[in-house]
Amino acid sequence: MSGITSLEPPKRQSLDRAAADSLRRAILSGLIAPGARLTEAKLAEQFMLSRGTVRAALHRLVAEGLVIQRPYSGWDVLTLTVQDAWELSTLRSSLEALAGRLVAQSIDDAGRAIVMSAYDHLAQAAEEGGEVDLVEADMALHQAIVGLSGHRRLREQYGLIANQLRLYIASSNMLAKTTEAVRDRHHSLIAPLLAGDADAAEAAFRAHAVRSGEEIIAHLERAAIPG
Amino acid sequence: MSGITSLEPPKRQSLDRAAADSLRRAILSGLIAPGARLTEAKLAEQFMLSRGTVRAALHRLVAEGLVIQRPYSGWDVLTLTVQDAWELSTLRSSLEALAGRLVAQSIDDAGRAIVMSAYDHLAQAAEEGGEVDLVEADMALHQAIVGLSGHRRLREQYGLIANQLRLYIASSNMLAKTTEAVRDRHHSLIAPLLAGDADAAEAAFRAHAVRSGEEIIAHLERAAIPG
DNA sequence: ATCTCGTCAATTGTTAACAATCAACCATTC
DNA sequence: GAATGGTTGATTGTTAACAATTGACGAGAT
Repeated sequence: MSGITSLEPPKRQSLDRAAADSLRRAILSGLIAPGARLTEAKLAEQFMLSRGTVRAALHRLVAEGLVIQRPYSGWDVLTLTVQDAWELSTLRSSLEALAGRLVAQSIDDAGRAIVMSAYDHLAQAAEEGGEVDLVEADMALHQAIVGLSGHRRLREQYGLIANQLRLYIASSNMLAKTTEAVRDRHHSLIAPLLAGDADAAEAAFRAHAVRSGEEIIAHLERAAIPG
Repeated sequence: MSGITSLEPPKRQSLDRAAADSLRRAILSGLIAPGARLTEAKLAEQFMLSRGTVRAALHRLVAEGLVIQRPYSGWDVLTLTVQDAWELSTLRSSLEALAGRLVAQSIDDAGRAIVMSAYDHLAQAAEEGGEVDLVEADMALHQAIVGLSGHRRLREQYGLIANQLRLYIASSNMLAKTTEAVRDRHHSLIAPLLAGDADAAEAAFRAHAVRSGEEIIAHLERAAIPG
């Protein structure tokens, strides 16, 4: 009985975790809009859970930065201001630069295979997929690289920040410039990574995130002064 | 009725927040040791609160990274491994580098006054204070600088990481090399900041955090192979 | 007309009881 | 003697009822 490699345990997840997952999906997919008010009783009814459990789930999302708690008043889905976008972008830039350096320093063939596979998905999505697929592939590539850093806190922090930025991307429709540009950018991003050049990788990731941030902020400022 | 400048509102804080604050102090001061097991019932009795409220407080500390939740099993105070120390140090380095750059870019006379005041406290603690005072002043200086960045998420993230590192400093007794060295290091740290040299400040903060991290890791590895 | 103040509905904060789960222990079996 | 399986006590997970707080609304005074 030793041949079993990966036998997933049945998902025994606490209900508040499950509720948090469900809510997170709804928020990130845009089903629940930024700024929306969440009330415990309503959610409890929809999830067929008690308020206490829903409350625990909401606390989780507060910790993730997706929901804001206002004492005795309610729970709101995060709405991103220009300041928020700036904060998230600068943080993301620093974290990705660190990840780029770490991964470039330690990458091996297995790591290279993971990066290349994620990049191939991105290239494929750029060819034939829709805009949503491209965004998914984009995020997946970045997540894969950050995951290769072997840095748990970096991975988690990056995930939270990426989610908050995604919240904005989902609510606005700032999707995709030309798909080729996205592909090319990422190609030059992973090149120093695969080559193991730490300094170049760090610089490339920092620049990539900064540029992405500038685009988001520009979009926000354009939206902030509507016609 | 306009002369009132700072009249603190009566502390209307939810009980779970208050409980979390109390627990956090106990953990950071070393009163509760790393690795200690926390049980809801016991804490509820000590705080004279219900388990539900204690539970909410524990969830907060989990979000802060000071406590680990093991489903159906219990709550443990974080114990730092060498891996943890490496993760925290590398993250701290990146965040401080970002803070150094931002503050150097935007510092004004008011900001300079804050930094210099914090540095004076540090220098004074180095002269006459005890080791604990010096650590406090050290952290206060860094917190003050990060606060000047005007970056809420950066400040919060930095605070969490600093707390976790502090947990280690409190539990081990790796306090203070020569106090003069601490003072001198910080002097050369804030010099480019006050001068407004963003590149130099970023580099100085990164180097400072890296060195600090190396010391912690060295200490941990020494302790990991005990006599 | 506007400002003040009390009232009330809606919502979160808190508690205590009940259910599910885990980890250790011990008898039992092979 | 080691592995198995049930039992039990301790602990967390979940629920529903009760308390406290908020914000809006309107009556009444100025």
